[in-house]
Amino acid sequence: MPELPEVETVRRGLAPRLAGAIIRRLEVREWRLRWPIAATLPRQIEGLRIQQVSRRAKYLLFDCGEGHLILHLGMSGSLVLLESPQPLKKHDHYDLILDSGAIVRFNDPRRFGSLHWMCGDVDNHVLLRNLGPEPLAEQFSGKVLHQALRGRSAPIKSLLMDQRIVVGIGNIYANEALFLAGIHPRTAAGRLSLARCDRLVGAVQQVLRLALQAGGSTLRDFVNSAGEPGYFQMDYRVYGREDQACRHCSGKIRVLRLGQRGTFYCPRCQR
DNA sequence: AATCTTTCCTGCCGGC
DNA sequence: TGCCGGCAGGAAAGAT
Repeated sequence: MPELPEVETVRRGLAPRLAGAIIRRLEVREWRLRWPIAATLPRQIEGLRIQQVSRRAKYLLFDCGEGHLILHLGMSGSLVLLESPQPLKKHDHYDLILDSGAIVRFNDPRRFGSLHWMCGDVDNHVLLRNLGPEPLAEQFSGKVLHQALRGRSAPIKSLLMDQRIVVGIGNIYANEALFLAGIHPRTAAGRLSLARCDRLVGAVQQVLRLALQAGGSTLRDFVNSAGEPGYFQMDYRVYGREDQACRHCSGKIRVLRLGQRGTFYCPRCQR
């Protein structure tokens, strides 16, 4: 469930406490995440100082000077900051223990999360190198999107979720943004006019900003770095609202399957 | 039993 | 024919 707003919410929770902190120890209990954690990692980062906590796409980056820790929450991962040791729960896979005694604890039932180390320019990491623009950055515009979609015949919704086109957008916000922009999710991406791309970029930014203000929305089990759930459920216009009335035209919200993902839309408002 | 979250990988397809 | 990129579908693990 973590899309950009959720990951950014976690980052904002962690950053003030982690910036300047020294890593005392990395304690790994389950090495088999999406990719195995490098066996050398604990020794590699011991004693390093975290200079800042940033985010690229849905990845969290802990800048340790000589290198970066790259964390991903996968589908079901969460990071919680503990002031002191707490009893372990199921799926607590690793602890990053700081000199202060505080602990960053990673829990991930489905183990699709990951933990990597990258020396030097972190943007060159194989996981980051092919990522598209940040959706809330100034460089992202209708023009940029329009250009990226040129000649593409895949449904716009699939490409909106393609991290090489633009990062941070998962299933929920793709559905919501397309509704706001009045675009049918199955529209061939390359057929969108520049004007519609402009509108779509505006919708994406609006949806993400709203979710950020909400402190990261939640499908069901998102928790921020304090272990609290999303402050309130986002007020979805279409996501999860199959057969309910469209808030704009009162028509029935429909659902279809696009790339194995639930795709919700209003046939009357989205063309 | 089907469904949910993300992303990488495989295999098929059409175009050149 | 062979190569390439685009695209769809599958897989990973577990809770509900």
